Amino acid sequence: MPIIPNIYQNFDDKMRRKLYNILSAKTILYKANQMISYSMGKRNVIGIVEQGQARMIRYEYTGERAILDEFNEGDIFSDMFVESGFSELSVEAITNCTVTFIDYEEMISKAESSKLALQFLNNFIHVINHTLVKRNERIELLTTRTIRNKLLSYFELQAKKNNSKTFNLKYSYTDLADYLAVDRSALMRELKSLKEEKFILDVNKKITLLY
Amino acid sequence: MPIIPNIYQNFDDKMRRKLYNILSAKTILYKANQMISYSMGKRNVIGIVEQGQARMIRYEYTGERAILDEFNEGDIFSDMFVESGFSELSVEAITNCTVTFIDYEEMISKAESSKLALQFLNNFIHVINHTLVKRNERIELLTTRTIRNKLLSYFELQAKKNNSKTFNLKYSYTDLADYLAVDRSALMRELKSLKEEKFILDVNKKITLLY
DNA sequence: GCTTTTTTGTTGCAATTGCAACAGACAAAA
DNA sequence: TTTTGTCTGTTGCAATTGCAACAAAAAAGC
Repeated sequence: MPIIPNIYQNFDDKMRRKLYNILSAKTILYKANQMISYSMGKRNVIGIVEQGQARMIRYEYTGERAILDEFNEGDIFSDMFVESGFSELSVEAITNCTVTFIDYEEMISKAESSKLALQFLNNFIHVINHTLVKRNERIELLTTRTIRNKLLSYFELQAKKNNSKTFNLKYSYTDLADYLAVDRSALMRELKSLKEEKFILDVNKKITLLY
Repeated sequence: MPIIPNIYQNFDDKMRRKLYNILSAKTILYKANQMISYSMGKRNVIGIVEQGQARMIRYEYTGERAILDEFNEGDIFSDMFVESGFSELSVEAITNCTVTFIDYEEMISKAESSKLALQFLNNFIHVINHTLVKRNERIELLTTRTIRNKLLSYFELQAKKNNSKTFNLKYSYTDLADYLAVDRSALMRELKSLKEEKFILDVNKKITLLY
């Protein structure tokens, strides 16, 4: 099981402050449900979630919603990662959030002259790599063709991450449906079958795989 | 429109050879349809497609297939992506391929002592960033809920990339169905409706958006 | 505490999608 | 050139999924 990389690996508070000074980083607080956006003119910016949780969401004109990604403490996001898509995306705070913004080119160029910045760049690469791995998992999920398979795949992934056949669902079923890009009622129906056919146990959001 | 970053930006042949020497890179030739795999023991490895095309594919025990990603010249992939999910993935050469393998940790650690390695690392970051953008597009595609929307989204993306309402499909419809993770006959049916309802023109694989 | 909002759980019905099967077109290989 | 294999295009039918609507439960806000 791969270790989840930390953007602040080997950084204490003092080093972090120094680094943020070198990179002219800005830290901003967002309230729950607030939209997170930040711009340094035309420059590419990276957001680091220091505290709290956020999500990348697409709203359809129909009111339909898709949860594209979730960001927890230590996760990074960037408008660079989404710039050329075909729909309007937004990043929203789920809980109160602290987000630090760093200029991308600044981070790279400073790495040549500052040991601290280079160390941070190394951490950044590990984190972005891990981000890519997560995206891949997401694509694997979404390319399964039935709700049943999406559910089972999602559950298996959670079980794997939790190193146990039992785990707690972090999503509401409403959100899970948007995450798996399926209709909620259809998801509930499939969940019911999975329980009836003894594939899983579901004791209010605590899932156990029975196979 | 973003410039597609090149992993060899500012590298001439001589520099490239020197770099590969520093990083102990290995270049391997694969025949069309061959499976691409390589291992440096337990270390994480990055593959760079030098020539040709390859794909990441999942085969279901049912014989069902999903195309997860396509790699062209200059694209990178990693065993980290392949091994993390819940299903067996493989990378396959579509055409004859030359692939260079680099040790991930080696690439990062050498950047501290070698200017050349640092320059390469910078290029790598730009490329992986771009990879992330592509993955995001893919996720956006897959989170649309009908075949019609998947098709239109895919077409719009191609049109955007081609800077024109008209473009040539690079996939066969069989492959496109596996790429969009839907049934081929259902895709053909939907395509037919789109033509009949004058949303698109399709003159053998040359698509024109009519809206 | 009480009120309001969100989530869960369910269902009938309609629409979409997948499956299976086949014929013809096209491309690759022998 | 003939053969072989893959891709396109199509259809009937069955299965799955989405939609709409509602009640009950739970959570959040006051």
